[in-house]
Amino acid sequence: MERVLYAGSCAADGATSLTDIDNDMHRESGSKSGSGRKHRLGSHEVLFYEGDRADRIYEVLEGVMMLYKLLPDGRRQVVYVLRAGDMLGFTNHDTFDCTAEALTAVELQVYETREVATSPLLQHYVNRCLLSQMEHLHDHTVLLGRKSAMERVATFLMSLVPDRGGANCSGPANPDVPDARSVVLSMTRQEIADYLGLTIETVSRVISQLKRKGLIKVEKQDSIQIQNVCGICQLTGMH
Amino acid sequence: MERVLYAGSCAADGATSLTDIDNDMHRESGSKSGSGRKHRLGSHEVLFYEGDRADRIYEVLEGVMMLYKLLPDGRRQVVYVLRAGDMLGFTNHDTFDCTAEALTAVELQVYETREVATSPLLQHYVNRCLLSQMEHLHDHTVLLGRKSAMERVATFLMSLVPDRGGANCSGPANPDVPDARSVVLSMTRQEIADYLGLTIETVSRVISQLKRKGLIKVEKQDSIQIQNVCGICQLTGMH
DNA sequence: CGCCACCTTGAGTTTACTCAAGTTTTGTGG
DNA sequence: CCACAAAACTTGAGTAAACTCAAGGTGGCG
Repeated sequence: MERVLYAGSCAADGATSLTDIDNDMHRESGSKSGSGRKHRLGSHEVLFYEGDRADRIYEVLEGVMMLYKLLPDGRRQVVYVLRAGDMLGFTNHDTFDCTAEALTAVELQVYETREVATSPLLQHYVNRCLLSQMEHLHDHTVLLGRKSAMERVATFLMSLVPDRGGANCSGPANPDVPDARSVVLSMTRQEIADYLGLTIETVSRVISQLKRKGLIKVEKQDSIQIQNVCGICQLTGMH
Repeated sequence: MERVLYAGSCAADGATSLTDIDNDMHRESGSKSGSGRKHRLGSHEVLFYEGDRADRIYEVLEGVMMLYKLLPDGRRQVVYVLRAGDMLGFTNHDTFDCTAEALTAVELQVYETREVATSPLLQHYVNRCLLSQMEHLHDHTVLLGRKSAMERVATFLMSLVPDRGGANCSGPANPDVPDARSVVLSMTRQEIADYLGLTIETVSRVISQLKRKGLIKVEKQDSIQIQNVCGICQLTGMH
């Protein structure tokens, strides 16, 4: 019943990355998959805006991006955080339903939509990504609809620790040994708040609470050492 | 920038329904698509549980279903509501990530996963459904993360009025004529609460407030007459 | 070294929650 | 068709979690 929340990328879910598939294609058929076009973004540069015409999709090769939506009065909700291996830009219509912005410097692979239509491998990978994103959205829906501020932040922290917290969680390698782990947030407190459906103050207070309890240490604003991964995991509401 | 929230089915998003595609296939190739197997569920019967092995997908032909997830302490979040034309049962792994339960009596078309793999038309339809669901999940994420109780209920009500509230909203046909419309909820207050991330009491209070303002009339528990569609639409937070 | 952006903390408020009745509706059997 | 029971819904009073507003602190970078 348990599952990894926000398990990073589609690639991390067991598929080889799309770039690997590209290599396969080169080898197998000699066909040039895509223009091989890469695109770079600086931190907080916008890739596309909600409503823009959608004619290409992207794979994150490096860095972190977010998708968000705005309400007319300025309230923002970050609906997805994308990492290496994740794809973005697919849409049901001819326009994007979210804005895509870089959280860090980002490198992207660009694919024209007609490329996707003609490449079964590409299509297959896109499909895996869609299913993976859907599952994460389901988990995030539970977080936003039913979890407390503490549970949300704990869940967010656990999502940054690969291979822990899910059904396949091994627990601490050795229960007697301290179970610490450093994670890089790649997001400001405001961005985390907009992702978790909280205010910046609430996120800050929860982090301070965890600090006081000795469960985490804030190394830099952007980097947190989790002193006791299992301890944080117990706070996610999933145990 | 605006978009219909929860716009019912994938079919409603402009695709022909899968059943139509089946008919095409019969005509064009004479191939029998699928076993033609149908499945019926009574109200509140469970189709599958989170964690069950996933080996088929379903199309809702008639009735309403929901997908939900439970936290270990019993908190429930309804993550999706499915209507005629919608598909369910796809997964990234070999198990379902949600429980699927009928909200009303339901008729389903059953497809084996290998059928989908071998039918391009079926695949194409499934893909459209995935994209449509993703978009609705994005909108629902905004609702859960950033909207007030009143905005959530108003958004929910608007989702039951086809062709209104979205970018393509025509407004009232004639602004001088009363702009009323009856909608059937197909959900109890508790189910609505679990869908909107609220408690049953809050949903009830908001509905009473709307009643007092004369914006709606509760005909039966399950059926609400919206006296002024535009008035409700103004309360969704999207205008 | 100082500025700017970002983060933290406190005090007071608000929204939605919990708990506890009561009421209405629906479905069933007489 | 009515009576009854069960389920669903509503309402009120009090509480708690997270929000708003307002300072003040920290750290990274020119």
